[in-house]
Amino acid sequence: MSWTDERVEMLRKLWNDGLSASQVAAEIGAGITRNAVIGKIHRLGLAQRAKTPLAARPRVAKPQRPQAPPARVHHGHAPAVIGNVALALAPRALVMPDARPQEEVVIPMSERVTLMELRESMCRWPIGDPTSPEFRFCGAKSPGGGGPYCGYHSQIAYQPVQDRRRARDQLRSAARLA
DNA sequence: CCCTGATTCGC
DNA sequence: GCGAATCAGG
Repeated sequence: MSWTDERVEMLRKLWNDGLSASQVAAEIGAGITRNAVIGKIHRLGLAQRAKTPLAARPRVAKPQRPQAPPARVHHGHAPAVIGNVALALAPRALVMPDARPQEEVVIPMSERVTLMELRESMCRWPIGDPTSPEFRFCGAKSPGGGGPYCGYHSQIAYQPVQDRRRARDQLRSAARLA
């Protein structure tokens, strides 16, 4: 493994996009470590990032819980069920005609994680088409090292079927009144 | 304990 | 040039 032109180019791009050294390393893969990335960045004289887009950003308050849960957080994995749960969590937002999936807005792709970036402590909820290079995992911190999902996706994953059905029925009757 | 980038120094 | 080990910090 070495710093091919291709990898250097990737490094420049990702680093300037504001990804951290470990994120860049995971993205490049090929056995490139965080230290390798940092070392290379210094040798290339990129140590001072153009504007530190991610670092300067006000730490994006708790991305786990979107204000309006996405109607379809992902696709290919029982989207109908997820739709129901989202409705149960935030009926108003989703009943509104202009409500639409906010995945890209609420949690930037750069905060999702690839398989290589996935850690033991991270949420394993799949996002996107597993056969696509865009495929990511949620990656949010899962609580207390307990389950495989973050709080938000645990709700989705484990909410009993009855609860989903009840939530859906409540919504329907609410819509009928409106 | 999780993570960040910076630095050193043997290879 | 390379990057593991280490450091200092959040």
